[in-house]
Amino acid sequence: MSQASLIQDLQARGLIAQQTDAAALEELLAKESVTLYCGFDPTADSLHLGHLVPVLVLKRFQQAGHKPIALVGGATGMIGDPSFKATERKLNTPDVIASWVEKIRGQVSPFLSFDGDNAAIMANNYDWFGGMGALEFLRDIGKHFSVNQMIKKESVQQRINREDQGISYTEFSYSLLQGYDFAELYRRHGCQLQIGGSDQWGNITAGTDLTRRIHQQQVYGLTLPLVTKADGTKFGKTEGGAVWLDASKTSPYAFYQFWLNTADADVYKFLRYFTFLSIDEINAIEEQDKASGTKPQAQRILAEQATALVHGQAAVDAAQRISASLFSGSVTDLTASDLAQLAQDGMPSVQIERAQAGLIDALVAGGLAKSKSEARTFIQSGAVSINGNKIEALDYQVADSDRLFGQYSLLKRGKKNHTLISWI
RNA sequence: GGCGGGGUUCCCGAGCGGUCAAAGGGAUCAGACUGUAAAUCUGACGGUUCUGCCUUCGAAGGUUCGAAUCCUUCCCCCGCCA
Repeated sequence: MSQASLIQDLQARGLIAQQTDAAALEELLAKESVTLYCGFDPTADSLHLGHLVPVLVLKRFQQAGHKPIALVGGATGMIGDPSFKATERKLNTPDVIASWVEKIRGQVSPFLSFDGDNAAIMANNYDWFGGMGALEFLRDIGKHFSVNQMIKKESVQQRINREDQGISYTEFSYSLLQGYDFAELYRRHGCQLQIGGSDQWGNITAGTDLTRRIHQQQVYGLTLPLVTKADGTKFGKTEGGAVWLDASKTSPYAFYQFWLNTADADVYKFLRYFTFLSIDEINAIEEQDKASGTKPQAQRILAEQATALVHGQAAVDAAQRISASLFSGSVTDLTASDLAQLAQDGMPSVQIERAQAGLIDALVAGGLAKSKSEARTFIQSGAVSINGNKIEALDYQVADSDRLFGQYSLLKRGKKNHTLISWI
């Protein structure tokens, strides 16, 4: 509750990568309710896990009494941020971007409170860039930036130095837009702090510099660490690609499973990043796990907490019902209503006509194999089972004895991929 | 606009007239082991009606018995110089 502890808490969680003038910022945050912002560019129709850290940090600030602004980049999304990106990006059409802006706006708002003295604000930088002309931009904003300085930024060096890649003027200009956002949010809302991923450092300092030049006002930046995994692979990816916050793109069950599969080496860090459990609670979990000598509890706790934050407690319950059915106990113990509930809970499922009983086709139809030959490979390597019985015949036809209650078959590929088939 | 270098299967990258569905690495997937971990080992990794056939090496044509490899035109990317 006490505002003085916010920065300390963030530090203890490992959530601070860089800050401009740390001492002054800490003093400011302790003294008053500070308005801060974080930008989200519409680069897809949903946010993904990488965005979750800054979203939650906005929430942490709000809980500490500060006033968060979630800025959706209706304008910056049209340009594309080149920071640490290896290649120039394809531009999306204005229509598409506008629809993504709406989706992202809807995804961020549930995390924030829009009531009270420190009610959150949703902003869109298209509001101030949409009507701005090129001359205005060049004279009022561009004049404050030194190309010499911009070129030296680490975030664009990769693009400038690389043999086979360049950077367009469009993307090179990106940081001017983001820099102006900060100045404009200061002017409109008295915003004094911008947060973002550590890849945003260059853009954030562009904003603090510009605000100083335009408004003669000292404002602050704070970056969050990039989420990394101990094994060096990219965080937030699964077999199906990115883990999205949109339940229709990544089901709550898959979301829950993602967290449950966190490596031991990462799980306590992720508890600090992705939950609101206190540092003391997290340390206690870690100690218990170490002392127990058995399977750690941290993954389950992380999965419960993170899934509840994004999808709500009901989704956690459903995900746990599915998980319990699939990973502990036997499918054959389930009742007909249990099976119906699984489909209801959002377990991957598919309807197939009884006449189409070939196992290979069922694997493809159920999304467990991308092609028939992949399906064959899986069967041959012993990766496929129906209701828990391993099938090794390539030409296997699903029989009535494989249909629980005459209707359901649980198809499994590998250890963790299941599809419930209901025969029609 | 001039000169030079490139575009290869998810990514990087070899191939430079037949032995190429295309080396090697990464990523991914599966099997064993396990805790629905990690590490390790093994295997798969364009499609298919599968000892064959089909589609793929920026695009379209052409040369050839035969092309990712040669030629022509076009598109795109990069660097240097304007």
